[in-house]
Amino acid sequence: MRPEQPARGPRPTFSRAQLTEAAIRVADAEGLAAISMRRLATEIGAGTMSLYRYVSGKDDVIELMIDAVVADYLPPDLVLSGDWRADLRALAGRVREVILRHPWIAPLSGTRQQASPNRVRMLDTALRMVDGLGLSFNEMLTVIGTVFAYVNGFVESELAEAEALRRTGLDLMEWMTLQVPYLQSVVASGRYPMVVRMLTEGGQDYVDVGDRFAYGLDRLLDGIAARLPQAGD
Amino acid sequence: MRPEQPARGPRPTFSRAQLTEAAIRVADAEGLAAISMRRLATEIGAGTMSLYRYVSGKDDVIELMIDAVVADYLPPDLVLSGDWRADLRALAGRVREVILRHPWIAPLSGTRQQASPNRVRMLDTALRMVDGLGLSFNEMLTVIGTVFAYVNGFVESELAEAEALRRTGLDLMEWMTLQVPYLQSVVASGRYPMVVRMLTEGGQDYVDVGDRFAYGLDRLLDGIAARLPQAGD
DNA sequence: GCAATACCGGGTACGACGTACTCGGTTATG
DNA sequence: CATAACCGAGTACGTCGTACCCGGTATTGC
Repeated sequence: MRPEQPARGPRPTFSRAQLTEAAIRVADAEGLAAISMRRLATEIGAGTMSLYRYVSGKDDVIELMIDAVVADYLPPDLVLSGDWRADLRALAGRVREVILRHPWIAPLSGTRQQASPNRVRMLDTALRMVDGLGLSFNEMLTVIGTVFAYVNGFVESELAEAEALRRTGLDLMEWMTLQVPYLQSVVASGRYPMVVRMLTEGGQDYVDVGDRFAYGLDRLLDGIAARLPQAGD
Repeated sequence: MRPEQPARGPRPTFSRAQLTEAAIRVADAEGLAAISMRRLATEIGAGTMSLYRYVSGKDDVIELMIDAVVADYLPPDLVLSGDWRADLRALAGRVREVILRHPWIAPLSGTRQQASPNRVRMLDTALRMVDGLGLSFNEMLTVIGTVFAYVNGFVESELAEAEALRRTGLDLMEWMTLQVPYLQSVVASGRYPMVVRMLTEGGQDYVDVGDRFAYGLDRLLDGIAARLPQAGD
């Protein structure tokens, strides 16, 4: 909403969109911690303080980044099929994919859901998917909130290991080797038989993470469907 | 594991536990951003650099804080009833309560699930709840992961508004007033009919947030129960 | 045409941060 | 009783967000 032309004075050299793009690019590649006003400034070829002509501060940048990614939650060619389950399932999968492409958003997306243009758009679309099922409006809100709470929570833990590697700068092998002594003590203590089973037989019969995501989502949708007004009860 | 007595030299004046307690106290009252090494040092009456005798750095402090809160996820008097649904449901509710008491952990708990003593304990207990249901071990892991993904995701969004208030230092009235102009433009645009309904009829027939949590959790457990081996299918 | 006005880019500087390095004091060991 | 191991903590460096300020530039009103 800011980047309209100024009434007077020189034309702006930069733009909020340009800043947002640079911020997302840096965060995707190097994590949220790599974002600093100085870094963003050099990234777009500006002086540090010039950024403050476009944003009110770093928090504002974060908000712009979130809104830009949330915009991507909705596929550009989305059409409602009329099958609420299929529609919600597809949207949930899309949201997961987008978050995986922008891992830094996982801890932000839950904690900072300020009203913003694309969040409003997203919410409106999601609510439309569960309209006409005989639910009260607040029930509709609850259903949408529940589904995306699951999506967020799942993808966050899905990212946990990868983020730990990025934070520490270790590769997977080094990291696992580092945990070995502690896990050995866990096994040796004899107090955690289930965890021991996890360490010993966890490898075989491996379940793909995408399948695990789908499993939880489908069970959640099962449960919701079973309580829908037309489903009896 | 550190705070054993040193073989030689003077007795340590402080302890990891003391540091952890102070850190949690500060974060509970003022948020994660209030945590700094200098602040923690003055909080326990130490010089800043003395803390590095007990932790390897700030990241280590965060890890200690997380583990201490995770310890609380398990009620001290927990006994398994044999009813997996009731047990999981109770544990989920307990976890929610603990997170609400330590809001700063919400964005950390998902992204940083490093193996730590109390996380291992928690995982072992949760797995024991779903043992003997005819699930393969990896299916058990999936079920547990799913349930707590939901719990984390839900509580995170539950905390979003409260955290926004704390971050900005505004009270609820000021914050809502601040959003009014933007939301008016949303309504005026006419493109988001569902959001308009939310704003107009969202107030009536209000659903308690605890009930919303229970709704999603119960639907998820419904869906899981329906696919259990003994349930046919 | 020309002063006033509103906006631009960005330099300087301050306080807070994490922590590497270092040193003097203290306690158990051989 | 010298030595080794460990303690508390001061100093200092690089990085951070950003308040304040200034000189330049394009538009406005006379």
